[in-house]
Parts: sequence; C-alpha cells; structure tokens
Amino acid sequence: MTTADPYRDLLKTIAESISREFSQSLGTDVPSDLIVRVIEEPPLRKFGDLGIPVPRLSKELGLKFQEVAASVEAGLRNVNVISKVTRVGPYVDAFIDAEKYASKVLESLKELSENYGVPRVEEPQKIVVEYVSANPVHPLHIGSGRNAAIGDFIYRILSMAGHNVERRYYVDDMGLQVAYLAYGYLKLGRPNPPEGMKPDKYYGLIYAAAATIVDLLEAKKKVEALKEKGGHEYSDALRELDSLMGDLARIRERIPEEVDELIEEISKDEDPRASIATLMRNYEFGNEEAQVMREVSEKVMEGIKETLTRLGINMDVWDWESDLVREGLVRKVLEEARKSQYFTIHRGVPALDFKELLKDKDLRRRLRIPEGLEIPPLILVRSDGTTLYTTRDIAYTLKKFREAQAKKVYNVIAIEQTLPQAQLRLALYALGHKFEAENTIHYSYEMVNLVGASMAGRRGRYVTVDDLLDQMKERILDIMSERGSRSEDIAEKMARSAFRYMMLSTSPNKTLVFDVSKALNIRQASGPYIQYTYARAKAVLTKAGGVPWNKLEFKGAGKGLRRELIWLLGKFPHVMKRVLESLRPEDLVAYMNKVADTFNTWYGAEPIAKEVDEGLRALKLAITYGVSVVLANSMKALGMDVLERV
RNA sequence: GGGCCCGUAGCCUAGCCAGGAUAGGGCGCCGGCCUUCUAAGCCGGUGGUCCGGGGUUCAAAUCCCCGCGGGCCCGCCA
Repeated sequence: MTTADPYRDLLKTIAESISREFSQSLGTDVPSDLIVRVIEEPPLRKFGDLGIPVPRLSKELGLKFQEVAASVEAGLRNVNVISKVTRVGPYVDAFIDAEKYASKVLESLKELSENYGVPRVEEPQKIVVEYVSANPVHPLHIGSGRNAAIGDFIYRILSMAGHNVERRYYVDDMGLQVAYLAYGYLKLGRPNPPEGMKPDKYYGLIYAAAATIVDLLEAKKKVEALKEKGGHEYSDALRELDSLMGDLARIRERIPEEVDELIEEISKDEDPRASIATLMRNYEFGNEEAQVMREVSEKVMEGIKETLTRLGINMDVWDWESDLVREGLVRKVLEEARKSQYFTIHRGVPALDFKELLKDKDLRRRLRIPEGLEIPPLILVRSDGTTLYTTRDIAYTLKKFREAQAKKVYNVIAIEQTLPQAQLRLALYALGHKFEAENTIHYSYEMVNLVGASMAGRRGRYVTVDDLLDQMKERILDIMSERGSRSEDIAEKMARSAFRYMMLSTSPNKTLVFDVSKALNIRQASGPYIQYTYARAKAVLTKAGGVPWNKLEFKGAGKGLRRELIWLLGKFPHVMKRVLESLRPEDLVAYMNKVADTFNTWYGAEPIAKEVDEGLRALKLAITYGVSVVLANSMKALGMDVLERV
C-alpha cells in the first residue's frame, strides 16, 4: 500500500507503537498526538534521524525518567522501519532503515508522480484573496511588489489544495491620493504620457509633483509666519521646506515642464487643499466633471496591469471603489450603521463606537483584535459629507462575501493598517454581519524600506517593480551571454521568479530592507539557483530516458546523500501541508533550498545517469525524479516559473 | 506617553509560539575544481557577547521581569 505522506505516517507509526508500549508495560494511557509533538530531528544526522527528549515526556506524564526511556526505547524497537535505537544522554534516538523507507517514499512518488506532495483539503471552500490593491496614483513599487508576491502565493497554494479561490484587486479611486493626482492632471490640461513612457510612471510623477507642490506652498507660508518668532519651531519648518524642495527638484529632473507649469498653476490657487476636497466631494456625489478621477485612475491602472502581467499575476475581478458608491452599497452601510446600537456622533460626525463590544474578551479573540490595541471610534463620514476609506471598505467586504459566496476573505494588507482592519471587523460585527466579521482575515506583512531612505509615493521616492525586473533581467541576460544561451523569454521569467523568491524568502512579519545590488546577486539561495537546479535534474532525466521503475532496487538507498535526499523527499507532503496551514512561504523556500543544495552536492559527488549498476542507476534516477517533482511543486506554489531549460 | 513587531558573525536569515544534543543556512572574503549527466555548480577555509542585565528550570536563542536599539500605528489619510 502506498501513502501520500510518508513522513507523517512514519511519525504516526512510531507514536502509536510507543503509546502501545506505555499502556502495556506501565499501564499509562499516552495519546499518540502528544508523542508526535515531542519527536524532533537531532541537530546532527549521526545522532539519528529522529529523537525523543525523555525529560519532556517524563515531566508531562509525571513518570520516572528510566521508565519512560525504557518504554520509548521498546516502542521504537517495535517499529519495522526503524533499524537502530540508541540512548544518548537524555535522548532516545532512532535510525530509519533507509531501504525500507526509500521503498515507501519512492513508491508513493511513482504512483502520485507530478502530484506528489500536493496537499488536498477534505472540504474545498470558496475563498477570496484581495491583494495588491495599490492606489492608482503611481507605479507598483517594491512594497506593493511584496504584497503581490505574498497574495499570489496564498492564491496559488490554496488553489493547489483544492479550494476555489477568487483573486480581487480593489481600485481605490475615491481616495484623497487620486484627488491630488486628478488636481494636478487638470492643472496640466489632462496630458498624455510622452512617447514610450508607461502611464503609471508618468502620472506617478505628476501625482508626486502635485502633492509635493501643495505641501511646499503650505510649508512656505508656515516659514513666513514663523520668521519673526524664530526658535526651534522656525528651524523645523525651515528644514521641512528644505526637504520638500529637494524632493521637488528630484521630480523636476524627470518632468521639468510639467513641474514648472504645476508650480505656476497651483500658486494661483488660493486654497489648493479646498479645491482637492471639492473634487472628492463632487466625485462621491456623482458630479460629472469630477469623473476626471476615474479617467486618470484608469490610465494609471493600465500601467499597473501591465506590470502585474509581467509578474505573472492575473486578477479575477477588479473592483472599483466608485462603483460601490454608485451601486448604493455604501449608502446601505450608512443606513445600517445609523440603526446600530453602537452608532454615535463623535466630534460632530457619524461614527461607530466599539467600547462596549470590546469588553467582550471572547469576541476580541474571535475577531482577532490584537491584545492591548486601543480602538478609537470609527468615523464614517467627514463633515463635508464624504465617506472615509474604512466606511467604503465595510461595503466592499460585504460585497466580496456576497458575490463570491465566500466562506473566507483574506485581505493582504500592510501591517501599518492593523488598526483600520481591526475597526473593519468590529464594524461588520456591530452592523450584525457576524459571519463576515469572523471570517475576514487581515494577512499582514511588514514594510519594505530602501537602504538609505524610506519610501514615499507622495514624494516620488520609490523603486518600481518595473525597474527592478528590468535590472534583474539585464543581469540574467549577461550571464546567459557568457554561457552562449541568450533567451529574452527565459530571462524575463527568471527575473520575475527571482523577484518572487526574494519577496517570499523572508518572513512577512519582518521588515525588508531592500538593496538593489543584493537583489541582483543571483547565486545560491535565489530563484535562478532553484530553477537551475531543477533544469539540471530534468536534463539528467531526459538524457537517461526517464526512470526505469521496473529495474528499481533499494539496496543502495542508505548511502550518504542518497539517504539524505530520500529523507527530504519523504518530508515534502508534510512540509506542504504545514505551509498550507500556516501560509508561511518562507518555510517552503527553506525546504526548497535544502533539497537543491543536497541535490547539487550529490550531483557533484557521484554519477547518476552514468551509473553502471542497473538497479542502483534506477534508484538514482528515481531520486532525481523526486527532486524534480518537489522542486516543481514548490515553485508552483510560490509562483515561480518552472523552466525545463535555463 | 500608550500599543504592536523586530534585534542571532561584516551583511541577510532559520530556529522562539509548544525550553532539550556541538545555534542551521546564505551573501561576502581567501584558496582550489570545467576531456564524465547544465560551472547560475561543487570542494576547502574564514567568521557568533543569539542586544544587555536579572529570574524560572536538571536544561534558556526559546519562558518571565527590567532595560537598550530600530520600525510601524495611535488622522474627518489609506
């Protein structure tokens, strides 16, 4: 009989055997789950393949060390696939019979072939993943790139496991930022991008210019007002002005005419901020002339979509925020809110106050409201009658659940939005949408910063995904040229895979300090390294004409790195299952690296296809095949391109 | 001021939630290996006050307390 998960089965068999031993010799009932939990892998292979720290069990069970050690040892000896059991200090260690275990792993691999390790959920669900959702005011920068890579990974692994996943991008075209862009766009007479420049790049510069000029004019006034007064307030204002001038100068280098014209035009405006607020108000209330916000957003989105396509990311649905308003969904939310017992007038404007709700500790837990996080009332409507982002997000969340008939909604959103996301869940609950409140999951990730500076879209300070992909591609093409195998298409795919690898290799809850020169260093522990290793394994298999499964002999399976590789291959289904549950891409990346490293070392150490012994050759090819399958499936889950040749 | 996250070699990072063996990797740097299956590779060398101080424990990178350093949030922005 073959198994879908050799490693897990091994742990279960061992745990059950030990559990039986406990009840037989000590009359103690020990659940095998508990034993599975304490089984660990020794830091060095020479200690064994698996080990059990006896004190952990004896403490937990309240039994004497010697008794526990003896039972564990006896239990392990009764397992057929274990060849040796030793006692080292507080540990009982077990060695796996590599030949027997290899037969289990390779049989499973043979039967499941390409599907080996792909997790299958028992109850597929309809799930929505909302990701990227970058504001349509500038190109995707590496921060949104991190979001894109993470969101797409979630989509891919959930889909692989059998869930029905819908990908959505929320276009926030009603926000203040689009209003700034539209303001600048109008002042320049609705210009089109110059020949050859992507719209997102061009309008991103206009957005930054407009925002910076507005801030700069205000900073100037402030400096003048403080001139008489002097002191540190004055010098602070001066420094602020200086920094804005620096930013504007940098933007001006890119679009000098536009910047000059904007300075002139915006200076004529008595109150630019009021004009921008008017634009927003008109847009929300359906005034035709404010459609310029939609117009310019659409242009920027063209560029963003192009970048996403380059990254290999496709969305199922593009949701326009303004459509929610047109459809009356936002109004409906406001009506519900007014009827809610949590409705209040906070500083003169409509709001939801969660004070009472938050007293319920159990609710806090169910809605995953971070411990100790203070939640101020959620203001729903500005004093000029326009709504706020989170208000519209309530409507949007309900729409996502309703349209997709979703059981769960993942929002991939930066960690800085923890508070509004918590308010969103509370608001859903307060409005009576308990199911939606409990099943809206904020998948947060940390910021991406640049080596020297912080990123700021408003100031035009960012590294774009496009530029980074271009540079990575250049670097890859250089290497290809050296090797005499230049291919634009493959280079493009390697570049985007390298990008995804980079974004997924560190834990999402760790700040990423981004360094372009490091991102371009394509060696070990990189996307290309994995793709290269995979192609290498495939090349061996192709030359050998596939795996001669009928010739397969297991007797060489215990030697050196072959043993190690079989061990790793056996673990793959277990690793995938864990990654599916935790949604932590970095664990899969680490596993993938380990497999690639071990395979490459082995590849250098002994011949595979050229092995003369027939049975051993078949074994080696089967292992190589296993490596190709686990690397391919890992890459698929991570959204990397699986290339047969590089 | 309050809250959340992070701190492991020159740099990046795993391990921390569920304490257990000599803290795993990678980059960089130095030296070697292309007439054998893809050298984007392999082999060897180099490098650690696990931020600091206490505590709990047979055992602490891991748990607790007090600090220090960095990031983020605490807006009628998103």
